[in-house]
Amino acid sequence: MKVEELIKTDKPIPLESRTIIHINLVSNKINEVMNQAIKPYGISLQQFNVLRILRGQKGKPANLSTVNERMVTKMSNTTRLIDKLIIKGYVNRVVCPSNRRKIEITITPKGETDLIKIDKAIALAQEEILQDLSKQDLEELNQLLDKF
Amino acid sequence: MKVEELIKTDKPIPLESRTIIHINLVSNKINEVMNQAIKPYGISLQQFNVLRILRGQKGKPANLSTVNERMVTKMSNTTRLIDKLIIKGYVNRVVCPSNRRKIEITITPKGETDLIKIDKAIALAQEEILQDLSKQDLEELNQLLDKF
DNA sequence: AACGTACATTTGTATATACAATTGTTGTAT
DNA sequence: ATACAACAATTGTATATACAAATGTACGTT
Repeated sequence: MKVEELIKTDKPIPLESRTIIHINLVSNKINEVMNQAIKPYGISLQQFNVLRILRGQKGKPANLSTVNERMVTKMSNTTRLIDKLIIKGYVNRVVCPSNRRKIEITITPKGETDLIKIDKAIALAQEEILQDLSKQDLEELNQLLDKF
Repeated sequence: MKVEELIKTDKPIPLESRTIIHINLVSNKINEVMNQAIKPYGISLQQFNVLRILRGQKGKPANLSTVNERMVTKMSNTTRLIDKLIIKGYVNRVVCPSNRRKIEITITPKGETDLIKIDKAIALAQEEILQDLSKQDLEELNQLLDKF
């Protein structure tokens, strides 16, 4: 990914700005590829992320704030995100009996089944995205990213 | 930036997924810090980006598609982004006399003046974001990001 | 029991973005 | 000159996101 080509500039960019732009470009590309990969399933990356979180609960229901704090991209409105998943039949929402302020969200069997397919699409997208990076590249990259 | 902490998970994440999540987390953080930095100026990062592109034209007007292809985050609707900048008095838009399909966009003196202030806010934000990375870290990171 | 505060979610509203369809313009071939 | 395809920007519509305000619930204090 050549920064200067992508933003069509001829003048040199300071290393600091270039790094930040670079990260953004890569992040945008990743999101684009992943979004395209799951588009056939009528689901957004955020929604997919929530489904994975719910599956990780292994039957134990999660409440809204739990889901929210586990999301990669925290969003201000998890309620409406869950609404979409309910409409698709992927999750259930019930009021928590022990504390009626909370709600309990669980993934449905349909959600689990479809999630397996979507997982595969995401896995393929990831492979595509990372095809030019060796295991060592990934290790190094993770170490550098830890510094942010 | 500790991935596992941020998404509150206890189980190990495969290196590949972890890398992709990591980049997203860092990118989100960067955008958040930068957006907060320029919020006092009532401008979004996208709008700021466009202003910088126009300044880089050095008086030469740019048309919409030129602006769009130079943007870090390409968006589907540059027209309405420019609308916002016109309302703020930061840019002018005139129909190109030699080709009336095109429009010519230029930055106004007010745009240039305010842009200098915003530049400083962004520079500070960048410093904050990159404070723990050495010059060599940045070089290495850029090289790794080139592989995407 | 009544009150105030903190909590968890939902709703309202403005803005942003994605994507498709439309409008207006230009250049080319007939 | 006319028709047609390509181009450049705009508009329409649906969806997504940010942020603030509102709703309903629980709990501690008096």
